[in-house]
Amino acid sequence: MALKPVSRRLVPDEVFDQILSGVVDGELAPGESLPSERRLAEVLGVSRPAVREALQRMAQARLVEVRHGGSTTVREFRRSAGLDLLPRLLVRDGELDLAVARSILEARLAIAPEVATLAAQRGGADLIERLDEAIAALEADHDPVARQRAALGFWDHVVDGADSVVFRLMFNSLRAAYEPALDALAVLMEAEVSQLDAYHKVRAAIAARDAALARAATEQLLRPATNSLISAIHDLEEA
Amino acid sequence: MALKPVSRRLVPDEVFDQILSGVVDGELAPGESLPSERRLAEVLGVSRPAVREALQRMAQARLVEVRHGGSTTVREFRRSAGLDLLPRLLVRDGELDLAVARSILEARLAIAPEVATLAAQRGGADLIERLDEAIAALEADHDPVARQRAALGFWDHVVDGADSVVFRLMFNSLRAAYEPALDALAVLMEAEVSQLDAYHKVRAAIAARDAALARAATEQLLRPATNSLISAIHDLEEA
DNA sequence: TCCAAATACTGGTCAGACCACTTGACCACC
DNA sequence: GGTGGTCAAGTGGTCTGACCAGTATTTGGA
Repeated sequence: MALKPVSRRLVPDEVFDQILSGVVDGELAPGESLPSERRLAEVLGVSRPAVREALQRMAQARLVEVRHGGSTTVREFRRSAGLDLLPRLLVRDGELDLAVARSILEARLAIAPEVATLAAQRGGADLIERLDEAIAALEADHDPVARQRAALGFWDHVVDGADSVVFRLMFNSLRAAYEPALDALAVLMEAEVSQLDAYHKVRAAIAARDAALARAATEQLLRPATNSLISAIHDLEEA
Repeated sequence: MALKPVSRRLVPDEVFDQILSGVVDGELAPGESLPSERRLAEVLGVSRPAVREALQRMAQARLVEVRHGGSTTVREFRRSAGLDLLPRLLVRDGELDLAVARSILEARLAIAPEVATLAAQRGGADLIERLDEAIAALEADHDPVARQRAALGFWDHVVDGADSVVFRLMFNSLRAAYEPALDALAVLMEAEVSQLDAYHKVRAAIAARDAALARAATEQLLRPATNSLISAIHDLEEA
């Protein structure tokens, strides 16, 4: 049997999630005022500090605006929220949001080649070593989920090699969106992580410090799965 | 005289910033344990709820890990933090971090053409209208800062046209990093926002639904300022 | 009619208490 | 020499209730 840690939901987390859902799912319209902290605490049956903690986290995510003395209002999250909201948008009521998934695939295909380009220009010998290790792990693992993790490790090192704070943080955010759904997605992405020769080509291009080739090889690696998944999503959206 | 709102720093914000600085500036090493909430409250001279609120926000940003019953430990923020940390990394002790600025310029140059491509494929007639309005604002404004805002508005609409959640959220995060420093950066970016014909070309390519042309025009618009600023940064880093 | 003071909200902060959990030490048992 | 039980100390989790500090609204004069 597969044991996993029991999850004890904390009170402020629960409150946060409820308000977040209200905002993201549109039950709370932008500009609308939330009930006061005291009222929320009463309605939810929790203490005011718990409500307050949740609201402050909502404010940090730029989903609501808290004004001392005034009421807390809902912001237009599409215009204000940061990339860290992505995990919550990708899975909605336990289901994948297809439009969001498509968007992630597009962004991945657009950005990864740029990152590989930078890595080819800037990476050192240690980067190549780590890429080799990652590819070895990819070859060794046969479980689809484990291979996904190995592939993530490969890109992790490529991102390191690119020496770009922005791409690093983007990768972290995208990874945070991808990993919770990894189990479900592993089978869909299996075709990609099986293309070991394609990974080798990316590695070789980076090792040769050939930026253009690194870009091309990366696109070649990602394009097939991206295209087939996006067209599959398109078909699903039709139906 | 130019009056500006007095900033009333809230207690939990202040605590949050102090701990954040400790983590980001490396005073607190990854894996290190923070003092207990009670101890922090005592040392900082604030109440425990205030400390707690700050720590929970740190945890939400994936900068620390809070374990019930155990101690709160510092995470390796470069590997875990999301794109929303960017504003804090860009300005450090009131100074621009040049490596971060370079990274932003690179990412912008890499991503904007992709976004313009998507906008050309998906944008509707209303998008063109809004782009025209934005360009008109760009032509009307002569104050450098106002022109920067107008340019941001232009790209805002392009991102809308791309109809991509991921790029939308990325734009929001990047904008959140850029806007606080906008006053300081306006003069550096002035050359770019003066290229009105280049903006017109991007708009025309999107209106013509010519994806390849939109990509090229966008790159042509962004490349000059990007290159000159990056080389300027390079020179500064040498010195 | 208009403006300013009073008032009734809102969020901001604090103190102190108690619960729940983890850790580590100690100890009895096999 | 392990195994598991017990306990105490320290940690985060949560609540209550109070008061401070702003904002919005009402109200009562001028």
